[in-house]
Amino acid sequence: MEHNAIMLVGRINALSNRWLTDELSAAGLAGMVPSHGDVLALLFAKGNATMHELAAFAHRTKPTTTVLVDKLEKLGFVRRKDSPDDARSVVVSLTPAGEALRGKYESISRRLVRRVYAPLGKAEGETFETLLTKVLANLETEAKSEKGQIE
Amino acid sequence: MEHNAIMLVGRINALSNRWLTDELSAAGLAGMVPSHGDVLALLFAKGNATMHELAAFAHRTKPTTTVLVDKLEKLGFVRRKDSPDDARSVVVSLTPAGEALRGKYESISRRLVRRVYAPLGKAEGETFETLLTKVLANLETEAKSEKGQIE
DNA sequence: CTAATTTAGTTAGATGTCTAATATTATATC
DNA sequence: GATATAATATTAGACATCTAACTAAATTAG
Repeated sequence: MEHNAIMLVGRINALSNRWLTDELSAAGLAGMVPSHGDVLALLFAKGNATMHELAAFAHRTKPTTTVLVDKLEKLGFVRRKDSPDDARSVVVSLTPAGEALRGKYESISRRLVRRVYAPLGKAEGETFETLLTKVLANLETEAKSEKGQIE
Repeated sequence: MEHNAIMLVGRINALSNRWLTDELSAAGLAGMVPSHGDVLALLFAKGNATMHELAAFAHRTKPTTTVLVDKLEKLGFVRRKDSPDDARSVVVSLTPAGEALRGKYESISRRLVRRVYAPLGKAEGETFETLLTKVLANLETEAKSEKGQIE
């Protein structure tokens, strides 16, 4: 056992993100980053979402989400609207141009998945997900319990 | 198969890095980040290294490595010296204060490894490393071949 | 030997992300 | 019902990282 899983995870993450960013650029979406894709993913799935929901889904802080949505709005892919239910809330939704990205988004996603899973057989792929899930679940539990101790 | 390995890898990486940063802070090393640990790791192993070697080892660009070493130098943990062999080169080495970090570095590393591998049995840990290695090797090969096409 | 190219390192500028602080509105407590 | 607390979002400021451009020195080609 080499105990180098952490380094491997870091490198896989870095290469995946770089590939994604390059693909976005090649698809005419220069300036977009993987996090923008996470924001779009929730909008594709739900139609619209509050900043809070987007932040939780993308695993980013609220300030970061503000910036992400600012850019998508400036690029014309989403729009903000004050929530009718809660005057504090902002509802983000796709514009037609944003909706039109769905195909590109799905194509790039599928190709990334293929790329990552390519060297693994079917059973290996399943095992890979199972082990990653176990490790992540444990880290999240630990993180939560430590945070709890402080409060 | 859920094909969510990429998300899982990203989250594990994020939580590992956050834990590391918090531990460094708790160990009185506020302001240091995991990359500084990578720089120190090579110095602990080799005694000294050029900027180029440090950048390659830490998987960071040269400008980033300049900044990393700037900070470690300012904190008093490393020093720069012009190389006697090559006037372009800078040799970075540990100060006594830097050398004294070795224990803390190893303790934090060990605890992170324990944390990540905790939910896995021995065989699972081996499998985990094997699968991560396969996936990374493939991504690196692909990345290299694509880069080759451009040049 | 000179000129062109490559290599080592830094500087400059941009960007994605974070934490802390702020404004505004909703909810809970007394 | 007034006041305190919590929640939503943004702004401000910091920082790690990147790419591009630069300087200086070594190497290679002619």
